[in-house]
Amino acid sequence: MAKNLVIVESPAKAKTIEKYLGADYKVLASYGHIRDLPRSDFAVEVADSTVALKYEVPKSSAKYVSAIKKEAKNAERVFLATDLDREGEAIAWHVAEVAGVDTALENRVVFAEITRDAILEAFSHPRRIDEHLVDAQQARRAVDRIVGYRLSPTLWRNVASGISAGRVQSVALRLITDREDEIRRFTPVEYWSIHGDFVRDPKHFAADLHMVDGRRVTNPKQLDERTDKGTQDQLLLIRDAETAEVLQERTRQVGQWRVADVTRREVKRNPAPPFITSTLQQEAERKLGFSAGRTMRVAQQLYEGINVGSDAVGLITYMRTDSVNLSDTALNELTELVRTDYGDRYALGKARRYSGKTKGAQEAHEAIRPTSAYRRPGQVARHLDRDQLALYDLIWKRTVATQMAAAVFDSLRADIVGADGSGGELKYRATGQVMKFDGYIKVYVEGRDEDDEDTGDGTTAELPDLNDGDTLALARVRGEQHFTSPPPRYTGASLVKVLEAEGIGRPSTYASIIQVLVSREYVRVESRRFFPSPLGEVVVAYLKQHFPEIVDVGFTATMEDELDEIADGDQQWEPMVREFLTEIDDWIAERKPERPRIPIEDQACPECGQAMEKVFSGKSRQWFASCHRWPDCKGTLPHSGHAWPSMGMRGRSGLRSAIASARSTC
DNA sequence: CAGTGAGCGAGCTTCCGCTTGACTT
Repeated sequence: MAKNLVIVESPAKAKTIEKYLGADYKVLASYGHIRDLPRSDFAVEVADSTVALKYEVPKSSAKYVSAIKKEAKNAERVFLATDLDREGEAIAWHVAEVAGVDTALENRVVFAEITRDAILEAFSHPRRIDEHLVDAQQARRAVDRIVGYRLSPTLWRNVASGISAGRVQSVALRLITDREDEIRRFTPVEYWSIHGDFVRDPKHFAADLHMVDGRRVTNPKQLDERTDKGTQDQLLLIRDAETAEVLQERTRQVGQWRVADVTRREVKRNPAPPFITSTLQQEAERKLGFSAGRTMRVAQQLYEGINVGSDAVGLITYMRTDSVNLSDTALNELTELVRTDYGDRYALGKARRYSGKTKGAQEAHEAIRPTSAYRRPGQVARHLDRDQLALYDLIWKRTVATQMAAAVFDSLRADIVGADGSGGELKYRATGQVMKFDGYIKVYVEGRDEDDEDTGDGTTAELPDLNDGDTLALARVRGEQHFTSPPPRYTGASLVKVLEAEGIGRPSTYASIIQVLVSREYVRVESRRFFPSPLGEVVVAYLKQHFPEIVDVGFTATMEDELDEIADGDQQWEPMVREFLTEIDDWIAERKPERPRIPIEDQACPECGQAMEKVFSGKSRQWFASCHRWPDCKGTLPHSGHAWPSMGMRGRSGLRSAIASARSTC
């Protein structure tokens, strides 16, 4: 009988840790949270100065809880080794409560990586449960319950029965409908670029018209970004074919072209950081066409273990993480692998470490990496199915690349200047970049989204050797017509990227957020792009009109600031939650949200001839036209079109003001 | 196919975040 009991969240982790700790320890998994607010009840009970959250053990957790209780009774000591983040601290506390473990004891153990050293080190320094951190989690849980369970019923009354609103899902939906609005409003703008074909025997090379009479040639997007008049006047936008033709003609009239301002530079490019959940989902969608859900399913299989030879072995580290950190063990192994597989030129003298913390990151785990770099994709291929191999290959390459030398490019930039004979000056610019050393690119290059800024670093055109003062001839010149394009609709990958940047949602929820929007029929997915449904657009318009604070993309960040204060012991969770609930209930009482109805200008009621208005039907989930005298007159007509007038914002007090008033009262 | 859709009504719906199976196809 083991003397000590250890609780972790994941069964795969339990197995590994048990191996490291030896025979005196039994390790059980909680399988995530073991208690939660019941679904069927609001369960946030507010008295004068206290807030009670009515937790219960859901059926699905009962068997894990009873196993933990049973073992805890017999154990000499119980260690709570759940994840080191806010949710993990709360799980530890719930386990202690349910299993009757004394929270005054130093029984809380945390580690950020599953390596033997890290775990043994952690067990030599147990601490007490951090009550402030637990309080912060309870506040988070309560705020989410309040938003979801107070706003959703107003939607049932006013839009359609059974639908939902939430701190995360409603902002995600808002991003999608805002983008759709942008696309509808968008009108393409024409512009031209001019390209010269210059001769440097025996080669031809291309250069772009860069400056005309001291004004830099630009495009509509760049022009928009320069809002001040001064710099705008220094820019030249070629708006139409006539202007383009004039510039081509001026180009042809130049007698002699002279090379000036040749700049040669060596450019180094570094590999992308190791995978975290969000970047893995993005890259798997870009390169493999996997949805976020599919990526996570396959990653889970790789994590839990595959029969490689004799025993099941986890091929990757934990897949729900927001940390780019790699353990020292992993770094050493990677360095060694790069040296033996690719040679000294590709190896780093000193490990490359990444620290990029994103908003709200809690960094409870390592980055997603192969558990051993020596399990090369080719060697494990026969044990994996197609999806598993594709994803493992991606993770392996990305990870190995992080410990390889930078790629080196020779970049050359040259201006080619000519006078057109009537006092004007034209300047063409040629840029070329040639890879001198591939470095990490030998193994892996990160994919790109179509909406990424074009940094131009993909240029590979090789230029002849140009030097200041060289004279050149022009072979020909041509104009190219362009039109600006609207921003692209979100994909799962690009949506998750924005959500993560705003601190909205967590690695364990990115895939399910998308699932919620689809299953509520707020959006539909076509060739991986999100299109909002009429229902989705009405829900957002309604929430923007009546609860703008909640669908503000900054709401979560504001909440997180408050939670940090609670975690630091600078604020109490109960007044915060109580004030927030009061504020939401006041909003509902004062603002009296109603079913959306919009006057129609040019339609008359078929029954009585009076004015009509657009009304959204919750049953058919589309707009129809109704007599404005309803219910006195029952005249209706079908109504096509989706346009929704823009809504004024009501101000942005939100949680911040709830918190502010909470502070002033205590 | 033509025509409804909102409201009444009984009672139901709903959040986010942490973990895997137990199902079916």
